[in-house]
Amino acid sequence: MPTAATEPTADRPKRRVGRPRIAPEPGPSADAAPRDQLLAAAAELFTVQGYTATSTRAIAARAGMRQASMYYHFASKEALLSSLLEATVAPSLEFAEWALAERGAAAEARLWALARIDAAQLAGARHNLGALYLLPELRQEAFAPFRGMRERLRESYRDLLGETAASLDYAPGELAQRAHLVFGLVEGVILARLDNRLDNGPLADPVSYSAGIADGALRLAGSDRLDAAREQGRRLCAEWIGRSEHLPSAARAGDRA
Amino acid sequence: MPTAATEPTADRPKRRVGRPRIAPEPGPSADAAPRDQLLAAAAELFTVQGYTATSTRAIAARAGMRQASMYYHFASKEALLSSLLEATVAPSLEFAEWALAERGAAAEARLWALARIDAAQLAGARHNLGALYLLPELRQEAFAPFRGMRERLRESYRDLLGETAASLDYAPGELAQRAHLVFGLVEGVILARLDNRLDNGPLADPVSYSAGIADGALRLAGSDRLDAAREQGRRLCAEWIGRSEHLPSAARAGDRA
DNA sequence: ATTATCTATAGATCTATAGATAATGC
DNA sequence: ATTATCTATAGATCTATAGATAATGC
Repeated sequence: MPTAATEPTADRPKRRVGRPRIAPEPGPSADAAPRDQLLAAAAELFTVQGYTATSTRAIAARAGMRQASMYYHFASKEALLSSLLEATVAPSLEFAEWALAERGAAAEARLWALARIDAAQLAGARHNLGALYLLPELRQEAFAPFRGMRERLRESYRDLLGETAASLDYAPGELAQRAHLVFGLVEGVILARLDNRLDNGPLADPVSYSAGIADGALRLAGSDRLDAAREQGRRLCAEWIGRSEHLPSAARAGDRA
Repeated sequence: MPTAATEPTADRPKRRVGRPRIAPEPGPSADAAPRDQLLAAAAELFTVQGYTATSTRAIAARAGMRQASMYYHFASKEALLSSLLEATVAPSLEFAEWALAERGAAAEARLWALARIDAAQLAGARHNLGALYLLPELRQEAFAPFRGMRERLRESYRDLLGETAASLDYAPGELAQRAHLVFGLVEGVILARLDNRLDNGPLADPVSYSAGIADGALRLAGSDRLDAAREQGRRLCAEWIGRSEHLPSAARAGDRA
């Protein structure tokens, strides 16, 4: 059983193993895990200054440690970026896989809900990490897992679209094309954030904004059942958000406002 | 009148004023203006390697000159980027201003045509320069002219959308929101190019791809006159392309395939 | 004389590794 | 003993400026 001397209290924060820092990060994130402090620092700096323009020294400083100490937690600057990017797609991908399996609900409603969840994540996340999707560096092998996840997300859009009533009327090859349009519409959020504010912060009202995107997705699909799909889609979203509140997750970035 | 000795021929290329280059660029672009050689080199390298990751030395080398010589033509690396970016929006903006004034045609047709021209430019340009729109560096003052042009282009979309019959049914504030969706749909092309090919080259068939985008734009608008608008929109595009063939311009990047 | 290049360089970075050190854990 | 930091540094850049130079133009 821990002795009173090693028990952390409000006055005397938990003492950590290892050599102490010279200039610890002040403020509320002071007792977050070092790894998370580095990720938060990198998210901020990569989106504000750009990936290549951000030095490992600057990341470490903002996390309250020296440049070289960063390498105890991440093997390289690339590893840091990988980790951030995968965390942005993961929640949408989880939802997509759940939605694909929910055969009880109409495909239109599930497509609406996927667009709504995915767009809200892009619109409401603290930093516009989606802007990093366009980095040429992502072609490197180190980012293959991230690219794979994104690819699976696009396929989910296509599969849901292929189950809608409207898709029966598509010409050959049109399914893939329309799926691209829907995917592009959702990711257009990334560019909207750039235009909206110089500081690239979250959009004012991510939830209603993303509902507009989801409506647009069904219009692009050619569906004529928008009102019914929206209503059922909202229920699916609520169900998912209720579930994920039990397990702590980044899944609700845009829904936490 | 020029003497025979200074007259350029196929065998003996035109001799230039100034100290000769040590390692001139071989190939067909050898006698392009140095400024254009630098722009072409930068477009290639910025899109393939990234802006910050591309050194002025690499740009100059690809253009066939030494690093320092670049500064005779451009004041800075930023000036080079500015010049490239402005050249990508300029043609779409010219078309938008022409289309806004063509009151004889239906607003739906003009909106279709604008989306079609703009998307084809993004889809068909040799390099995916649109990916550079997300660079954090663009917040700097040097890029204010470019940001202004892009802003005017978005306003043109909104104004055309506001003239459509469907817009009469929009709720207050919905016009701006739908305009954002349409703009986002078109710019989604930039992300589609990333996914489509690792080398980030032009999409396979930019003209028909961009017609699909333009159809999507009218669906997002809520217009029920798609077939008529598409037909008239095509005529507007053809008229504009015919015009611009008289003056050499970058306006038809996606239409030259 | 003008133009368009060249060479050389100042001064300031940057990433990742090696090895030392100051805590806690047992 | 283990953990998480520190200091120091190798080795390789990078942008922009100063001033020299090799062409053509007149």
